Amino acid sequence: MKSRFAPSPTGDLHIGSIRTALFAWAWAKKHQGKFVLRIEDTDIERSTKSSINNILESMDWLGLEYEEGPFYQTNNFDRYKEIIKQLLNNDKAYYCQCSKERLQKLREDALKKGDKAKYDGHCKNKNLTTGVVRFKNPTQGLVVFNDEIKGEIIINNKELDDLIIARYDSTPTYNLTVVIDDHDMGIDYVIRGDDHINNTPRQINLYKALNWDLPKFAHLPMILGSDGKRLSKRHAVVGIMNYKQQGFLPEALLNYLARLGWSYGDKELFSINELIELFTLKNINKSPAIFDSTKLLWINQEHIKNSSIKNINKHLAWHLQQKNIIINDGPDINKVIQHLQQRSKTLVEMAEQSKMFYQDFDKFEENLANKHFKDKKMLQLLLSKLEKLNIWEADNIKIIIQDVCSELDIGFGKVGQPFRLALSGSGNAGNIDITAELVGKKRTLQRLKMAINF
RNA sequence: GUCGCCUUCGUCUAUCGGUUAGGACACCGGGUUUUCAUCCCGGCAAGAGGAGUUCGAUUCUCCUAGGCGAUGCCA
Repeated sequence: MKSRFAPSPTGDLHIGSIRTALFAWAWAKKHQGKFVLRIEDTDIERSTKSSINNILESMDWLGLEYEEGPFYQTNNFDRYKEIIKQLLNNDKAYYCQCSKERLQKLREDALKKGDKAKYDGHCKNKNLTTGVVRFKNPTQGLVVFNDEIKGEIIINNKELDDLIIARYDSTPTYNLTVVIDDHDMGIDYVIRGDDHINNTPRQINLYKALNWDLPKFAHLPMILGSDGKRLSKRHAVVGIMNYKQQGFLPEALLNYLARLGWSYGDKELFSINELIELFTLKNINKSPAIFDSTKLLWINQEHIKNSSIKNINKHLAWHLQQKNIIINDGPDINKVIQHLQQRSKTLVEMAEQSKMFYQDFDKFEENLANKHFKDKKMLQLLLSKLEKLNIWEADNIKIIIQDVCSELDIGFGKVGQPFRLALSGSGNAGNIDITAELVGKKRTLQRLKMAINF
């Protein structure tokens, strides 16, 4: 069993494309089959090296490993030419040099007869040896195929014109190259977006003309933006690598994308292994789905909460680096992760919040400081008690806070809140005692003094 | 225009003819909590419209409407 992902490198890898890749990948893995990456770069004008790198980088970040590839269609031109020649020789294709105007007229005439233009026979010069190459699509009959997702689809050959399989400069076009490569690579599941449904009958005719066996086709519904239009940059961040930058866990993105159009009962959260195990084409929805970044954020949060510290650490490291947070000078990062794990929606948030443990700051948030640093007496008492504390542990710190409370006869919040602000600079921190433990004695005392002098 | 695909809460979805149409996100209440968050409890909210088949349709069939897609020497 073999499936493939065949993106064209004409921009950053799109979130919709990745969902297609995910399904093809999961389907192959589930069957202990192979997953192939093929770069469809036959449009030399629009293909770029940076897009190729972006594809590779995205696949790598997401962990969508491929057993074969990446293959590049531009490396396979000899094979395509061979097939084009074969089709030409067998009278299954022909050269055409008709002008746009002529073609337009041919189309209109054909339309009047309820037909689509078949140019063969209209091309006056039958002995051409240059020009675009057109495939002779059958003029009658039906193309019927059973889509693994959509069910039976029937298209009349009358609707199909003679498609171009080679450009004027003799480079092959998409509809031909997919057929050749999918055949040559032994792909048995063609899983792709349903914007390709209309191409499928043409491709099937090509398979038939070549006497090749058909693969199975599975056409996934598209992902739409909030206005119901095809998802684009207008709606949401569409490039995969942006999601890395925004602090998403790859498995969370994959989880969200999988649930968009596919389901397994009421289950919402899936590990990568569960995704592979539980995935089936038949549970894929037929209708398009609207992308919802809010739910993605929730799923990310859930994955962060449930993930191992080791795994978070692996992905957080990159974010810490982006923010120039050096973790040598401070507490064990694993403890910080454990502390922040239940309170971060993204890794960016987590990195941001971990700053206080590794970096000094020189000012507090003004409004909060004005509000909370009035009671200097309390701060002094807290400072002097903490200075004397030998074993710097959360439990002991908590006891000291309680001592201060009872000595001054005030509530926990009256001490905790100013203390929290002193430690974090912004008042946004978790458990005060654990926070203090992680910040460390030296920095805690320093910051308390700063608060007293505010 | 033509052809194709699609149509359950705002959003993602469950339902394999008989359910008070379930879950999740979001939102709105309430509780726990030393802030925020977590956590717990509760609430709001749906079968596009019309025919038909059937004892019974969200579920099957057809029509209409709407949406999306294709109609490229893009993929």
